[in-house]
Amino acid sequence: MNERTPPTSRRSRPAKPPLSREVIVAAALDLMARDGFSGLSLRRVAAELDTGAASLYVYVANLGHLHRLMLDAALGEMQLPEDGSAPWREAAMSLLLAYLQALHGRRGLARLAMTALAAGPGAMRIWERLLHLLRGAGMDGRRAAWGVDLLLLQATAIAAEQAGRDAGGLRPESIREEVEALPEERYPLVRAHADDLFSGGGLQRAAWALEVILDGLAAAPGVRPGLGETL
Amino acid sequence: MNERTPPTSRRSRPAKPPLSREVIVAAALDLMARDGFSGLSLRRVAAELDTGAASLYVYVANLGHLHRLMLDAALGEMQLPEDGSAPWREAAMSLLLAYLQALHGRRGLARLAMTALAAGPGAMRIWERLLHLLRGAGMDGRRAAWGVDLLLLQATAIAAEQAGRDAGGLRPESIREEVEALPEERYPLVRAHADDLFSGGGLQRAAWALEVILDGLAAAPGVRPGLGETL
DNA sequence: ACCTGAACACCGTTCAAGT
DNA sequence: ACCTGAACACCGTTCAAGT
Repeated sequence: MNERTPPTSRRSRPAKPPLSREVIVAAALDLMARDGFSGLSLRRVAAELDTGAASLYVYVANLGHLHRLMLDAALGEMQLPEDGSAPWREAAMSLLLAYLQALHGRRGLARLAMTALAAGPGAMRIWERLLHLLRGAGMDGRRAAWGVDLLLLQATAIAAEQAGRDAGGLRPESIREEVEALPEERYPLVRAHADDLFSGGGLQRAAWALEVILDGLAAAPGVRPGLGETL
Repeated sequence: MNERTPPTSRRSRPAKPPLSREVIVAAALDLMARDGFSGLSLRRVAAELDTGAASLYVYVANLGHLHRLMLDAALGEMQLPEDGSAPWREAAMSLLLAYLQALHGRRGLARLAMTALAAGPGAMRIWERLLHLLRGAGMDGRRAAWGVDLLLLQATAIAAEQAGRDAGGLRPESIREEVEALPEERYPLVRAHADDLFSGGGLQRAAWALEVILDGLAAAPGVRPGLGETL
């Protein structure tokens, strides 16, 4: 924290970097990390860069485009777990958990991932890796491709839901109160399972859900029997 | 306002219904059906009711609250499939497909369902029904409760993703073009599976995903080694 | 080619003033 | 208690004018 204050070096921190797509995306990601998804706007990104919102349109088509660029850039920074010799299921789980943690690691990113759709190199290397694992498990092309989509969408939706609850100003207790205000005669099971419905921390629930999906993907056609020696 | 000589029965069609939570929610749902989620705003709902946005705050805490009320009301109108004597899996699938079709049936609803979180009677009767089916299949309380959450979240996410693509002004081809512009050496599997990744209509993909999750839920828990037991 | 200020057409929310 | 107009503090996007 406390370093000897160096003579102000302008070299390490240019006063006003020239605009570029990269600079804009980086500033937008910084802003979102600070103020959340709802604090992100073209005008504020521009202000961060000491310019007006109109200037950004040279590099970015519109807000949605910036969202997609931000998501792909953030995913590109994510570190993929070692591609070791673990069985496909463990490898898939650690990749998915890393993805989940990346979404949780930067404020606003989970919601961005549910809103925007990234198809650039940052997102696609995750697809490539997961596709490799599911094909290696013996699934055919369609099952592997749709499986990757299913797994990543589920991870994204879980992260977004949890982030939305936190950011939405909706206290978790108030949801529970609403459920418990329902007439017990008409909703006996919901009432009886309230504890289970609201139990489980974020990552625990997410890991459970992903395991169930992997169970489903492994269970039906396409899996070579005897691969897992787990049965 | 006009008390003398009513030419027709004003009882059947009041010119300006008095404000109430129900009237506001109905007007909001109508507006969204017409102009989509992005066309929905408190100001426009108020204009629809011949008043100002400030007037709505007597009945609704804020925009997020209105979203939740809208979602619950829309789900409450949804017709659940007959509670016949079908096996639990078929019954669950037809319930989930009905939910999916409800989300697709009203413009903007899918995105609303991913954004808002409904815990009122309209949403809870779906939870109640699904909970009943999964418990009937022999799952314990936690597995059934988390399973319902998983299934409904997946259905919602699929619907929202598809709706978002349509509404976001993002042509599906342009995503594919972006994927196919990636260097083949680094993303060979993504490129090789492009057809599979983009294949399948909305309901087909959704039904496949839900079947996979049901497979996973139906599979005996604990067959996998390691990871699962740390919960 | 890039950047800008100003304008356009919107937002959610609050509040004092009315009834 | 309910309703309202006006105000506040914002938006994304366009465009003519500058460099």
